[in-house]
Amino acid sequence: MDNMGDWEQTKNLVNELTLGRELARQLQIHLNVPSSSRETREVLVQKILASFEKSLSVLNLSSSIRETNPTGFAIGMSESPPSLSGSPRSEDSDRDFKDHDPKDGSRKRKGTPRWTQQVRVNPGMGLEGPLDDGFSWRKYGQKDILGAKYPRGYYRCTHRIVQGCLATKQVQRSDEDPTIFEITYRGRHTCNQASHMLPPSQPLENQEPNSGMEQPQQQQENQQQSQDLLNIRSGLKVITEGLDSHEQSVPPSHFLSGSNFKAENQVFSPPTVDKSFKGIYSQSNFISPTTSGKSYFSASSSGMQHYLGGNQNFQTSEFELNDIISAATSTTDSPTVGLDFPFGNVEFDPNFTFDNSGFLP
DNA sequence: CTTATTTGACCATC
DNA sequence: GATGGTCAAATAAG
Repeated sequence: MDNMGDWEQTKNLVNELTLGRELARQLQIHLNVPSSSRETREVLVQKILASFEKSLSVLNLSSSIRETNPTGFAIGMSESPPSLSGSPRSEDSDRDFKDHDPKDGSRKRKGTPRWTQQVRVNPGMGLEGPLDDGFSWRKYGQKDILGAKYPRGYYRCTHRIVQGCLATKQVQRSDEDPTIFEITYRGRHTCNQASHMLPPSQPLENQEPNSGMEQPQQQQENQQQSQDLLNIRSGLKVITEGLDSHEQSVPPSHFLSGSNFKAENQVFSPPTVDKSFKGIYSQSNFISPTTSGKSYFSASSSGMQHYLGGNQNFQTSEFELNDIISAATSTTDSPTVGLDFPFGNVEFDPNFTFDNSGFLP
């Protein structure tokens, strides 16, 4: 890390940590008070986590990006309205991440958050790796990419028409290593499709029944939760790298996906493993000292509590901004949960370990 | 039948 | 104009 000597950063850091400590204390108190509801505790936990995340982000950002203030949440700016079914015909193009657009700097950036993951099918486990992230995707296109040996598949959320869920993903098979798939996610799920995979024991409390409007981004927490849920699959090695073409951006915490892969001549038939696992994962900002660029993660089929050490320097202004905005919006919408961080919905394993060495190849 | 995939055409951006 | 991304009709699958 550089020593920018930023008192601002330091101050933020201290503030966040102090806040986190205070929250932890509150939580401690609440734990001892039987009358305290589980909800309250949960909120506190979330806040604490958010605080940690913020702190870590401050640390990560302090060296490179200092104009994006990690605490500047309440920026008033809305994303492009996702408009339910009748989507016109252009919603994409976040590839123009021109932060500095010369003229009309108002808002050229409707970009949706985007992040890429490389999923590797473990050769030993058989190629029929169940690549399923718990969401249902519908393929809507396939394209031969220049320089790529295999075509790229385009998927979108099945519930797009019904619920206006704008999440999409692209699946690109690696030319050299056909066992590696590069999956690029875009946007968040705003659908409730997790309901069929989540046990009803935990109703999502933080969503208000809004009155008759389609709301693009209010269920962020749920999505993240469910997307966190989907993270692990058996027999796969996931290489998460927060990256974008130009800058690095790191998503919340997601993993593989793909209901089934059909690349060119190859068909992966997924045996459809049960989606009802309820692992607890941990995710945090963590920079591995050795693997600076990527971090590997292999998920074992049974034990689902491994930690993925991803370099979470979410520096892409695009991504961060949007996500923060989204989070802020959703927070405003649902006062029940003070989730105000893009990565706010991570769950930490009580036996929280940063033990990377356990599953590194 | 309904629903998902395939595939060429169309569109936007570089 | 080349490339990537999406649409939508045709087709396949359940």
